[in-house]
Amino acid sequence: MKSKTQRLLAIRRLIEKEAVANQNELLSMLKREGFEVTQATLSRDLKFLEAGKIPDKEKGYIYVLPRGNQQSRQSVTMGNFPLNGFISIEFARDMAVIKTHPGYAQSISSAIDEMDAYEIMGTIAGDDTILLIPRDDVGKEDIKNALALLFPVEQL
Amino acid sequence: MKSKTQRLLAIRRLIEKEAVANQNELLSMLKREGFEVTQATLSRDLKFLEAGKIPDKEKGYIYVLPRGNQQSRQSVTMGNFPLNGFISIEFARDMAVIKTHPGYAQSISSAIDEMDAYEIMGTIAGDDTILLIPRDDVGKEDIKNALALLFPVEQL
DNA sequence: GTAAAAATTGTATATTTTTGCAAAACGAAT
DNA sequence: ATTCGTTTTGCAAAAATATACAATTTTTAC
Repeated sequence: MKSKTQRLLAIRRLIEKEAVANQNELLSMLKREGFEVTQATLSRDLKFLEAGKIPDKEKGYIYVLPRGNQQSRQSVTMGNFPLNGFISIEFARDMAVIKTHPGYAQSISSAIDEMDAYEIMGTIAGDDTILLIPRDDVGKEDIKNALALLFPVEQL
Repeated sequence: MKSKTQRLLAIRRLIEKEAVANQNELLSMLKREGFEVTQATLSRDLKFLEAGKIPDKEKGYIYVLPRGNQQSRQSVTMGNFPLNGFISIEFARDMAVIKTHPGYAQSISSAIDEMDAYEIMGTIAGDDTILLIPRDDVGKEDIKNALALLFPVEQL
């Protein structure tokens, strides 16, 4: 069985990409990916993710994620995108270490925190280094995808 | 019996101010104000208003209005608030006439349109004058409340 | 290790929301 | 006023969602 974290990530991905109209639909989608759960669990997961259900022209109603939690291309952060000062990112011990130009770590760290990405549990910043702590079971690619909202993809 | 428009406005107001957890709760609130409807009608009203239901720390779930449709204090328009160029607003024939400094009418009119306030059906702008057409049954105060998001209250 | 505490989930059920359908209300046009 | 078309609404049932409870698994503290 896959982990809860993975399931939550899958739910987020599905809600963002496809238009999910209800929990049964989500249930089928997840089953297709190998997640075996019941509707009750989805109800709880959606509450945990703070997903809301809103009217939609095409499908009647669909689930949506709250702003900061969302990976939309037209993100709120688009205004100050791309962030500069970023140098590199590397992974070790299931964590990410981001190097920045001197003095940039604090501000970039704030920006990352503010995206409020589910994958990222938190960050700690010094002067030119940020330690990023991912949630359990979150992979490098997940982190990079999340950060792609803030940095040009080529840099990642 | 009160009109549908009035009911929709009341629903909007209630959803914004109080935290409405479900349709039965809304039903009671409305009854207290003299609206006699069934829960089924509320379901339709909420869909019409594009109100969504999202998780909430305190009450479990609450209804919310979409951005542009909302009268929140921390509105999206806060950034360019207050709009300048505004001179006065007067009402006639159930419509509003807004006077602006020369050349400002178009931009202010756009800003009003973009709020996408339910009360306001639309606007037409010349060079220094805007004609604002409210929906039926919408009163002066309703319009002023809506516009309060864009202009300093003292000016209204 | 083991015991206690906390978290996760399924089952079954309660609650809540949506909707098909028919009736009533409303409007426009004659 | 009568008719025709549209909109609004209630009713009742279906559909969808949330949750109390108990069982199970996981974590924590010793």
